[in-house]
Amino acid sequence: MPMSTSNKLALIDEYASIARALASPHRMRLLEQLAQGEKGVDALAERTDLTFANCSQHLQELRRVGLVTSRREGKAVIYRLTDDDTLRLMSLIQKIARNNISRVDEILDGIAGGIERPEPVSREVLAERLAAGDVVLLDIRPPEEYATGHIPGALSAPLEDVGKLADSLDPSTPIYAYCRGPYCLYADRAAAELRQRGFDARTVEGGLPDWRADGRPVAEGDKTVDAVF
Amino acid sequence: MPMSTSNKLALIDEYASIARALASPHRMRLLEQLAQGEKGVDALAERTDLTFANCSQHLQELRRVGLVTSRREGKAVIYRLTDDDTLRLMSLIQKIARNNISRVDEILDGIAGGIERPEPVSREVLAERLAAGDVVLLDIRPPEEYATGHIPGALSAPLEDVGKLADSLDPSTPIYAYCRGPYCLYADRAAAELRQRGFDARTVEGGLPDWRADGRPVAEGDKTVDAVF
DNA sequence: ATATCATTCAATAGATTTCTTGAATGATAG
DNA sequence: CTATCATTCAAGAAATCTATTGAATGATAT
Repeated sequence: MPMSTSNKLALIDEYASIARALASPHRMRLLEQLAQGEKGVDALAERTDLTFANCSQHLQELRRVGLVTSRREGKAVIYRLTDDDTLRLMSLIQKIARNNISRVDEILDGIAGGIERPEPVSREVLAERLAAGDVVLLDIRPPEEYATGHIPGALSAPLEDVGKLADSLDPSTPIYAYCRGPYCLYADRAAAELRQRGFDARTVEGGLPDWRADGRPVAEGDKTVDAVF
Repeated sequence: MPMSTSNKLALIDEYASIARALASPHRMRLLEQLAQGEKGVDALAERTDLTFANCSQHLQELRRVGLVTSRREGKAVIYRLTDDDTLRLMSLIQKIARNNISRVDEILDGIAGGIERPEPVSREVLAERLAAGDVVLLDIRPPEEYATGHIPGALSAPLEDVGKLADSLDPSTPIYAYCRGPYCLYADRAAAELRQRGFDARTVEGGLPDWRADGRPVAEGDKTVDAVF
């Protein structure tokens, strides 16, 4: 009973097909959008600047390899990430890119504005510090997304309000910032601005979808920063 | 200070480039070979049926995105996986393929010969059962690879010897089988054969490289099955 | 049934990737 | 220094992937 080489090669073809589905900036952007929550084809087409037909074809490519699934809701077709593994795949690729591709580091350095850029904080550490209460956590996404779901204890701090918010924060308390996930730069940008103002500000590894994927609690509601101070 | 869209798109391009590097069966096979240990270009070209020049170009593509690194040793250039993240990426893709692509299931069912195919055992569970001593662990790779490094307590059981070996095993003791890693089917094949003979045989999730990546101990030497029985 | 809306399908032109070929480079041995 | 070996580079043809267009489908409302 020889090990069938053709079987093995057929399997490897299938594995490669998953990577191929990710190997397009457009499809990466679609996944990034879906990481924030399920969406219809038209919303995705608009947010990624694709035509309907093109967007639909990219989504079908992603569905073909099982990274996303879809369901029909009336006339609309709603797509969503199949499971947390899709998210893990995106996060892992981002991590490898940050570690190994110098161009990525340059881009992130550019965002940091020349200030030292500390490593992101793990979600595990974040959870500990939150429990201990010795850290301020900022959710940098737009208020609508914050209202839909956020890390318990996080303050809503949309990027454009971070500067203003800084005046009311204690410079001796560390600040952690998060946003959507692997492909979102809001948190990097906010942390960079806060560090320039002298705060001890760092980003959190991953974003809200990763936090959720860990099985950690998510809060809802539109509590604003103002309600806290 | 607006969030620069072009920065973000540039980052996503880089992320996609990592996926693109994996999006070729030839490069997947190269990574699979490298998961077993570092190798020179000529050895890789031979094992993957590529011409030197073509193999070299594929390896450079992998190096460009940081999945592999190389060093010169005399006239030869030796390639190896950059770090465990590369391995994790391969394992994750394989897992997604097994869960989501029906064609992959068909291929694996074909290998299992119609017998029920249980889920792989996690490496964590394997470690517990090994410590408890109530399981037999088989290393299905060729003896040379076993000699280079294997899970402590594993018996060397090359695929062609598994049938013979079965006669000397106790049918009441569970059997776990492992081989190289995500893209290797030796263990699947061996477990299928043992199950057909009535054993409680399962594969281990991942292979030796994954075990090593977990930081677990690895033994060397050429202790054979015969030396144990 | 007909009209309308959202999505998908199908075909084709355009862009990118891949493989092959042969020459160029870098290191070693004589 | 020259010859040799392993690898890399460079250019073009072939194969594959992508975006666009317009028609087809499926669900809903009138």
